[in-house]
Amino acid sequence: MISVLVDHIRRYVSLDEREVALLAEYIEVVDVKKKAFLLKEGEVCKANYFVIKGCCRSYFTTEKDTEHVHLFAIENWWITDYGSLERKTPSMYYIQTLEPCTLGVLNRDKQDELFAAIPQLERYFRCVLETALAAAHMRIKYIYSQTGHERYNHFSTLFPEFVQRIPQYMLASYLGFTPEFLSKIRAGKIS
Amino acid sequence: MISVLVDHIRRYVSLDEREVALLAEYIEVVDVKKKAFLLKEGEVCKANYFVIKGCCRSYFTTEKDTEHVHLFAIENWWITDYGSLERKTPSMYYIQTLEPCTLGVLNRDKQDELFAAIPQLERYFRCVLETALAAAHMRIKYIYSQTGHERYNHFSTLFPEFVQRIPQYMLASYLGFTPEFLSKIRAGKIS
DNA sequence: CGCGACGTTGATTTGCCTCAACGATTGTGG
DNA sequence: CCACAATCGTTGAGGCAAATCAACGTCGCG
Repeated sequence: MISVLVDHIRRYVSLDEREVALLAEYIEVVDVKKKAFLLKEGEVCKANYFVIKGCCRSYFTTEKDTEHVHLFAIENWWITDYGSLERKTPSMYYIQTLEPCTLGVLNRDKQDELFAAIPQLERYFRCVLETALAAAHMRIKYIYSQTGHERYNHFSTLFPEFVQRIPQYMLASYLGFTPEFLSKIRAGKIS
Repeated sequence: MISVLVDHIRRYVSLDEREVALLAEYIEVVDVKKKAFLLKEGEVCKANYFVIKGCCRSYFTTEKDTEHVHLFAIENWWITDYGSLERKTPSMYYIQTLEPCTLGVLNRDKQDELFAAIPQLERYFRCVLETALAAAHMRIKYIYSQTGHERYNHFSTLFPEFVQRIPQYMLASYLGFTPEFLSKIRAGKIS
């Protein structure tokens, strides 16, 4: 299963056989059941998680106990709280599996050693982060320039299979409105 | 002036004298007048810009010709469009100076060579990107969980000097509401 | 000086939320 | 394997935060 991750890394940098073996040694592959928590609010994030199979979400809550979905991660995405991971500060986020998952786990306390052994990984994660940052900026762009209705149309044409895969109330939260409103959009009751 | 950048890099990785000299060779330091464009919509972004002195913004426009401020960069921040820079695709953003600026310019076509010469820079930019990503995620968190009024209070207590430094209509745009609304908040006419 | 950019204020409109009530579906313990 | 609860989605009525539109004051600059 680690080969899925190796393939992903090789999209950005080259790895020889010795390095692949090292990776397999440092990255733990685990199966996790549905609705398990990889991180909870207040904890220090301990690892970066690569989704080999399944789907996760990151979310936070407000005083009023409303959940706000921050981002989703499906196959071939990394998910973590970089702020908490790097500064070892308590996180404001939850990270939770939405399906039974197979994950590649890179523990923070093994990370420096692994990067020293395979220096190309610095570049790989730089590329991963560039992509994630561009995605976050796109997200902000759409929040600022489109109505809820437009964001739903845009998202569901871009990722039709994803809309099937996750509960609607999480999609609504991710897009920045209420489940009731999403329901009305789908029923064609909005403009 | 390049010493400002060297100091910033040394917060994350170490550089010997030879490497500092190399940096000075690869990073061009330029003075740019107020309201100059470093990038325009439709262009491919050619460089990553480090703000040594001054202030820049990145923004985009919608069909209706309304500007939306995406982010600001002041001293010790890098600003670019990573999506456009790395994939060499046309950008959706403008990047513009708001004050007379001194900038460190890392041209994309020199970047690979520089990274090969000073491999620690891969790690440095990984750290810079982690910080930028955490900031973008915080931004999304506040957009989703706070009202406009709350975002203004939060921002102006966190960065009081910054509120003085930039036009109000840009701050309003950055915070996700209209200049009229900001004016009413400041006049105490909102709740 | 005069024009354009910027900020202010008030009246009106609207996108979306809140609340509440009710089907449908899922899942779990007896 | 069924019964019942909990979770999830739908629908409608009413309300509010913030947008839009329009008009006017002010400042800086060519």
